[in-house]
Amino acid sequence: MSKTTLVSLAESLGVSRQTVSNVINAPHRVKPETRMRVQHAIVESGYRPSAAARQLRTRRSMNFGIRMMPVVDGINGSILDRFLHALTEAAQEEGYRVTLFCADTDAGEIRQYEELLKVADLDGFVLTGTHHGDHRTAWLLEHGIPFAAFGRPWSSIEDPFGSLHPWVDVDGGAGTEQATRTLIEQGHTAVGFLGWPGGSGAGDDRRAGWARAMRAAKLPTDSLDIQADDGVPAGAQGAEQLASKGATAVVCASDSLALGALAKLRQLHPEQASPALIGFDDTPVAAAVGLSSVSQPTEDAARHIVAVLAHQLAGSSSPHGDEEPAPERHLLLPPTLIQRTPYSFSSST
Amino acid sequence: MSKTTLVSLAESLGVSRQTVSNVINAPHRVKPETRMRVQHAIVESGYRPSAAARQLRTRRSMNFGIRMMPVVDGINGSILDRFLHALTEAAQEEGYRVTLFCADTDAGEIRQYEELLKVADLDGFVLTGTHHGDHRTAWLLEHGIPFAAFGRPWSSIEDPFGSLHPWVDVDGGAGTEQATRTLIEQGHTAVGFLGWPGGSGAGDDRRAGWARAMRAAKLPTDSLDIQADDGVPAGAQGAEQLASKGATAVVCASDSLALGALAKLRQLHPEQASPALIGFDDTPVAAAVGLSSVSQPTEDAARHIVAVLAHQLAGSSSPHGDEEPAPERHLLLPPTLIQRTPYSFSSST
DNA sequence: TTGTAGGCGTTATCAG
DNA sequence: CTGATAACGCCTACAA
Repeated sequence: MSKTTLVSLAESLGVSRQTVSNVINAPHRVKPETRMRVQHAIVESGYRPSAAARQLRTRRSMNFGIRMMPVVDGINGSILDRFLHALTEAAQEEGYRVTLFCADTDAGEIRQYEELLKVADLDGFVLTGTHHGDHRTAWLLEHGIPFAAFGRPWSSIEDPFGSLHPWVDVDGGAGTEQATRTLIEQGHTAVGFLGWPGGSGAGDDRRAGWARAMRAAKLPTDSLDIQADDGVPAGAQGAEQLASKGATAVVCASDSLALGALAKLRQLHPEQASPALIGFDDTPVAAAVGLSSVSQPTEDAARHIVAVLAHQLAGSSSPHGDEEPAPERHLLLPPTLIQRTPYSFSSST
Repeated sequence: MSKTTLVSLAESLGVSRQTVSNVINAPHRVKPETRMRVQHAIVESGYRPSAAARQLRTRRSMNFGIRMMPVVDGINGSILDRFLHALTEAAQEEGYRVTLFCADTDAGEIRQYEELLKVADLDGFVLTGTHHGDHRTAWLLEHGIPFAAFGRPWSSIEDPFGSLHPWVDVDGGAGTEQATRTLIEQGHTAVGFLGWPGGSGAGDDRRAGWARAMRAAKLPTDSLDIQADDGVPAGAQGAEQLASKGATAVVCASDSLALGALAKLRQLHPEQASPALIGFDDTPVAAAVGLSSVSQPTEDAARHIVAVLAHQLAGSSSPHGDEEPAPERHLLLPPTLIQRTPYSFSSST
């Protein structure tokens, strides 16, 4: 019982291999009767076309590449899990496979593009963590390689005409804005922002959302804006500064910062069980300690990225087709504010 | 400037394509002089052999498959990130690529094996989360598919002769044993264990380590062994029970449980800043809240898995070879106890 | 509607 | 030590 191939199948059916191929790739050109017969034989035999042979002929691998970023902060990195899972799942459903690769730098990533395109004929790439002056998008555009980014183009350098390539992103600013508004509605008038130093696209975006909400409520923002490198200790320190400036509530650019802030605020105000504090990313940590957080629709983003990429690839090969409605090439998804109260640990038996 | 191939390269050098192929796959059979010349031309032109063509011919894809488990508990799942990264990196260094796939169940995973073997000629698989009566290992063994598992075979059902397949695992029992011993050395005589219900290989293993340490110190274990489903709330509840039984320190089977326990113990004993508590897995959460935890050498495990798998695959194709020393087929790695003190948040300026 | 011919880039086999 | 020839499994023409 060796492996079934197009030929072996055709022989055993008394048709030409071409007919079998047509049944698979262009069913409409085969007489219904024989089509049925062949299709039946296909499932019967468990036949599956060889990707290698197909790839050799068509120069398409039905394969996406995505880079594993070096693990930096496990807290924020852990949303990648969900993203990757959703991405793989969606790709699988569209008939694509996902190939992983590693690179330490963006330049290394570009080198991997070259390599993978040459040896594995990858059909496209999924980018994450786009930033100002991203060379990767420029390179891919320049070489005409299909790709989609999780993260919008943050500057006009790599994308002078705006939105040259498909991307999906989460509207971080809307998230912090909503978070801030919520705190204001709860009666806070001095809501501080604890974010990263300026220059990072996502960070500035989140800061802007906070500022918008404050302005809308005609509240002052002076000295309520703290810049800190990401991390728990920095969060604690930042929270202390904010407290000393009179802030009674804090919106953070990450759960790491928020976690530090949480501990510090509890220390400063042991009397109040749940400090007015909102993190970002809704990482498992936030859920674990009962921290409110802005949740990114990671899975939706992943699915849409696959949809865009797949559509792009399908479109270029089947020129006739207006079958599927084109998915948005640029999509800004709204995040969700997850409100929690820190665990009370009521002594339930 | 179209893509360089074996032929185009051979032509431009005035040799046969076979010679070029030999330079790549069997350098020793080519006269040093021409070999050098060809090698030079190869780097010069940036030529890379086509994986598809190679795969078609050799039936090997230089590709591993690994399943993305459905995301359950982000806390414990986040170590997967590190594992995956290390795995990909190691594979890349050995010339392999990593293909991701999804499955909701073990049966689904097996179905994917079949599919991926047929269409993509995957050379082998990496398994994670092995458990009692694992059908996956049985299937792979039965079909002679190369694979290596992160996790030992937990019962003799799927591996009646013991260790039929390569695996790498972390000695969880040694971890909890060390953790327990450490707490005993700190003066505790009633160290409780907060673990999962019996039946899971890893869980029982961790419990056994705690019991060993207690016995070795001639301390009683009665009513100090709590079984709780994984999760933060369950951890808090379990810690309460343990406290009521007189436990003064707790070793946990996971960071999730430990996190719940931490909060509960702090609530019960506000006076002591850092409860005697040790978690398991050293997840980012543990690091974030300053929780001591048993750390698994995930990266080492991943690297070794690749080494074993690659060796196995190379061995079967180059029968002459005693080049590389064979990596251990079964490896039990010792974990490390990471000792932390919960953040004090000293008001440093 | 179906069949035939050729080739995608490689490696294996077997002559020179 | 080198080169010609024949696959590997599939798809895209084109011919019947």
